[in-house]
Amino acid sequence: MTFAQLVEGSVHDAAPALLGWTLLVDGVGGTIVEVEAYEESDPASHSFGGPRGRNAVMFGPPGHLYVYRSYGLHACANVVCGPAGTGAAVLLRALGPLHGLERMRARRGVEPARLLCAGPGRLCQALGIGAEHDGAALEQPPFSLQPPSAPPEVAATPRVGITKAAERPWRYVVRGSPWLSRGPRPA
DNA sequence: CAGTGGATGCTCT
DNA sequence: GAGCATCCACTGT
Repeated sequence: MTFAQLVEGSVHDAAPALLGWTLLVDGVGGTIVEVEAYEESDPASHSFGGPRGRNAVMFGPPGHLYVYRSYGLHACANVVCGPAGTGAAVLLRALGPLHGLERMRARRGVEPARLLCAGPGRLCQALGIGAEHDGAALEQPPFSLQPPSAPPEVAATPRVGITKAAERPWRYVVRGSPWLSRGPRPA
């Protein structure tokens, strides 16, 4: 399964399948361990209600980045998924840091490795992802992706930090990973 | 540990 | 003017 094939499928298949992939930005990054799925019919999604303003990228081709600013301060990165125009995306919530740890620390400040990429805002800060990457293709530099050597064991849980449709179990994590944005780990 | 509140900017009403 | 897919520092046990 190539990355392009993966992201053009249903977001509910693509989200868990993205776990275990290694994402690098200019050589800095790690293994995806936590994601959330969003789709157009989902009241919690930025694409809810159709293409407008900032969400235009979500209705473009899959495999591109949708980057938005949260609470005025933090950038958050999504992978556009599904057939082009369907308004679905996968929010990247946590990575296991593998490469460029010193550059991550320089961007984030001195921190335990545990907190470098544990959360959508932290992950973007550590990898240097910002609004200038909104709409960028993930299969082009400075981005690179490598498939997992073996598929990780996946658990589904409710999504984090939203008020609408909060009960939908569309957060997917690598079971037992020490790098998740919040514990305790799901059973 | 858990719980609280401030920072900060963009979109939509 | 309200609300937000967040993070951090601070408080009290």
